[in-house]
Parts: sequence; structure tokens; C-alpha cells
Amino acid sequence: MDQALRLSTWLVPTLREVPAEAEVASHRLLLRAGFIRKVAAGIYTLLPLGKRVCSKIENIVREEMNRAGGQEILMPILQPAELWHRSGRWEVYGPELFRLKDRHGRDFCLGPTHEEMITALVAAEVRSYKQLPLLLYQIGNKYRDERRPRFGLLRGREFIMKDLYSFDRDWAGLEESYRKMYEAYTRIFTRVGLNFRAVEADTGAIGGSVSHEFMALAEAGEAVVVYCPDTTCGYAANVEKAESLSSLEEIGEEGPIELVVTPGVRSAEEVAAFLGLPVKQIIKTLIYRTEKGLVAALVRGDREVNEVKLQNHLGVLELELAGEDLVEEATGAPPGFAGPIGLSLPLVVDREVLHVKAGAVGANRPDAHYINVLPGRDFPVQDVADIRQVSEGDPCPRCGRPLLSVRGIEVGQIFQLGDKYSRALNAYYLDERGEKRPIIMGCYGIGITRTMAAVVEQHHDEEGIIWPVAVAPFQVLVLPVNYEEAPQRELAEEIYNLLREKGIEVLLDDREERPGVKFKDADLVGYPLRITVGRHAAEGKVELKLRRTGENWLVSKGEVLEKVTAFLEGKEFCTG
RNA sequence: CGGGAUGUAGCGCAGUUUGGUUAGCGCGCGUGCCUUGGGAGCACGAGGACGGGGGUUCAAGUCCCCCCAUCCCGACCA
Repeated sequence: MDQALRLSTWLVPTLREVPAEAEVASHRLLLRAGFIRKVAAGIYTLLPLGKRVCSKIENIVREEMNRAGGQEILMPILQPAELWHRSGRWEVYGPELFRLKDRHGRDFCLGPTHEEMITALVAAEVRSYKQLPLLLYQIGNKYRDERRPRFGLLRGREFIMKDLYSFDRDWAGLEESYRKMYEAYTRIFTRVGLNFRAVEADTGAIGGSVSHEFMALAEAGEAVVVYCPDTTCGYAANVEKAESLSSLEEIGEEGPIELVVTPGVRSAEEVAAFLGLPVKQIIKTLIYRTEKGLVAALVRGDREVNEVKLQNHLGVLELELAGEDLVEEATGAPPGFAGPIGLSLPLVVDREVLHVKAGAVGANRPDAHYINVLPGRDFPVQDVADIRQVSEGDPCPRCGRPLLSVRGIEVGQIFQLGDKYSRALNAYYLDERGEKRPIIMGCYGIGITRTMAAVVEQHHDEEGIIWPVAVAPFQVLVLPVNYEEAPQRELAEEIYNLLREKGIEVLLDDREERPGVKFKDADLVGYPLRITVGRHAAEGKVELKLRRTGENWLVSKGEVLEKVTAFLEGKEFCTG
């Protein structure tokens, strides 16, 4: 027989008080409801209920990966540095890679992702175009030594991820694999009950060209998404990647450049106010430090620099605002007075800056700015790029409508990688004509544990979690109000056994607790359906209560199975 | 990594400013009685040596130094 699903024997340590460390809803509730416990910063144990939810999500993912033609494998977490040297990422990945040595002093790392390992596998095993396309995936632990783990399962250092890799003969094949995965992801996140949006994304450290992120919409999300309100346009992108129509507005009228004294006036807003100019007429000069040296980035005063775009444009691994001392060394003035004129640093000019005809810029000396500065005449504009951060209200790059913005949790990301890894790790095949060609790859990740937290972010109330049926740890809780009273106990047991036999995931709260405690726990844990066996037990009647709406019905025991089944199948649920 | 804060019982906190009996409170936990439709009540009880190390002092949870851990705010990612 199956294991006893009796709450008295399960480890479900609910907490009445909120641990001080928990900030966001999912973290707080998963701790309080007894789903997870912290082991170290960003490292958690999944308790029985947490493990059940996680398995539910994994199974949905597995079904959809299989449906899309994926084959499940399992690769080691421990990876030899050798593989990472070959792709060049041993250096590129930086401190986020957990590194360790074996007893012989050889370097290893804990896998944050598996492009190297799987490409090496495929390189060794795949020779012919007849073996392609190939979709391989796994579900397992991943390790990233995050700068700042936080929010419980939302950003851990150890987490569970599904990663699938596609191997195709050419780019057309890759696009087909990518499309399949896009559809599979849409099905998965719909099935787990998330309100999500697929958006265009930057490719970051993984590399590649085209990429989409799947964002669960939530205030706790760390990502910001902009999207077009016109659904037929449908533009949506991570702000890191988002573009906007450039303003073509010409600002100011050409005139002779002039030096003005601006004591203590630093920020674009201050400069604009001091000079009596609109902020957009200021040209901001920001000094960045990279591993290749300092660079200056120029944007309009009313814009912000998008550091991801700038980083990609420059092709550098490290990019951060230069400190005060470096700025002073490079410009001869404290921050706030940097400008492009006479500056001996590479200049990256945002394309909107070209339309400023009489800008104000720092003079690279304390307490002074130039006005009537004309780009191209007064400073060189060889390196022009889109480096501005898009924000809400900016015009959609496709249709020009004002963009909206929301916060999201990145629960999945898909990439078209191309041949970056196959060339590095020697994954080639022979085509029909016997010619050697690189395998064209894609990779596709889903954060399983993060998805679990995202579901909680979207499905909870003051009392606790409200699990969607598809991922609930148990679908039904049978709750005898007083387990010591024979009629209640017997009826509860009867219903519990009946539902179990029918394959319904049911848990019996057989604890000798007072009713209030049981009710509070039931709401906190978030079972979608509760069957209360109480004062009507003697008449053979029980109450069904929906966690989501709070609705409840008194039904006789003969009707229970039908009602429960109808609810679980998502049919109309009524008193009948 | 930079900035801010915290570390006292399983959880939440007080005590630290102004060193001084035996370190407290609520919840939780154990036993008993009582109670049983929204985290009951009474009684008894167990549990910490104050994140770690060093120092000052007759005396340190309290003052000083170093270290560690955790959380929050900024630059990265599933």
C-alpha cells in the first residue's frame, strides 16, 4: 500500500511567526508553511511539501519537453576545468563560478549550466547529419555564486533547473527547434498557473543572438519589462534589451561655443536649471571603467545609460562607473564636470545626442561647462550607438505608441546559440555531400525552484498560499474538526480512503489539534480544496471549501467524490 | 564588491545607552487537567550563557579590537 498520508506523521513545521529574514511573500510563506528551510545564504532544503510541489513542476516540464521531442539525460554537476578552458568561459564566467580542486590539485567547478559538457558529449557521439536534429535535456541542481542571493528561492546559489540543448544541421533547423521550445514554454507556464509574458532578451554570458525570456509578472521580480499596449503590435522586451524610437527632435540652435562658470553645478538637472535650458539639451558624459580601460558614454541629459547595451557595444566583460578618483584623473575635474571636448578617452555617443544642436557639456575643469556645443563640430562622433535605457512612456520601436512597464521574475530563457560552442568544442557533422559543418545549437532553461516561488508570488493572500491544482502539494485536505470524536474520525477516514482509492492526492489532518490551529494551517499551506468533517458528520454530511474563493458547500458523503472530481477537472463547481 | 543594519532559547523580541545578584518576555515544545468550528485556559516543566576569538576591568550580554554569519539598498543571472 501507499504511504500513509496523515498529517500527524508528516514533517510540516508551520510557523506562527514570520522569520525576520524573509522579505517577499514567497520566501515568507514558503518558510512559514513549512515548505523550505534555509541552510546558508541562497541554499535551501526542500521539506516534504516543498519537494512535492517541485516534483509536480518538474513533471509538467518533463511532459512538455518529451512532447516537443526532448530526450532526458543526466550530466554531472562536477565539471572539469578543462572543458571550460576550451570554451574560454573559465575566465569569462568570473567569480560566479563555484570553483574547487580535487586532491591532486586539478581544477573543477560546480556546473552553473552545461553547454560545454553537452557539446563535448555531442561532439564525441554525433557524426552524421542523419543523427540531427537532437534535443537533450536534464533536470538538476545548478550552482552560481551570486553576488547577492536573496528573496529565498527567487535567487539562490544552488537551485533546480531544467536545461535543454538543441542540435541542428543549420539555422533553419535551429529556428524550428527554437519555435518548438517557445511553444513548450508557453504551455508549461500556462499549466503551472503563471501569469507570464515572453519578452525579447539580452543574451548575456551565455552568448548567442536571438533570445527570449519568460517573465512571471510580479512586483517582487527583479527584472523590468517594457511592452507595447497594442496587442497586435505585441512588442515586449527586457529593459536591458529594449529599444525605442530615437527622438529625432533637433534641440537648440547652432551657435558659437562658449565657456560658462557653473560653480558646484553637477547633475544634468542642476545644470539645466542653472543655465535655464531644458534637461534634454544637456549632454551627459559618464566615465566607465572596463578591463580595457576607461571610456566615456554620452547620452542626453534626460536619458539614462543602459549599461548592458554599452557593455555589448564595447565587447567588454567588466563595466562599471568609474570612481571619483579615476574620473578626476581622466578629466581633471570632479564628477559632474566631465565632457567630451578635449577628453582623451574613447567616446561612445548615443544616437539621440546627434540631434542636440546646442548642447551643454562639462568642461573637464572644476565649476565650468561649455554651451552651444555641436556634436561633430566640437567633439568627434565616430562611435555612435543606441546606449540609452528605455523607460515607460517612450515610443514603441515598432509602432510608436507609448510603452508600458512591469516587473517580472525571469522563470525561463531560451537562446539561439549558433556555432559558438560547437566550434570551440569541436562539434561537427558530415552533411549529405560529406562536408564537415558545425552543429547549430540552442539552449533553453527553466528555473524550477524559482518557478515554484513565482507561483507563490502570484497566488497568495493574507492567510497563506493558494496553490493552483496542477502544482499543489496535495489537491485535497480532509480536516476532521475533532479527530477524537468517533463519528467525525470515522467519516473522515472513510472519505480519505475513498479519495485515495480513486487516485486523488489527499492528505488527512489527523492531528489532535484544536480546530483553529488546523484551519489556520490549512489556509497557510494552501490546499486548493478542503473537506471539513465536523458538526454534520453524524448526518453523513461534510463541507467542501475552496481555498481560492472561500466558497463552501455542505454535501452528503455520497456526493463527495463527484464534487471533488468535478473540481479537479476544472468543471463547473456548484451546489447541485 | 561598495553602502546600511543585525546577531541573546526552535521562532519573534527586551536587556547593551549609564558594566554589578541566579539573563527576561511572548509564541512554540514536554506532562497533566480542561476544552474542541478559526492559531483556547490553568498548572508544572525542559531549554540559552548572550555569533566566534582576543582585550580592558575586582566584575563584561553590556566597553575596545579582529573575525564570522545573516538581512536590506546599488552593479549580474534560471
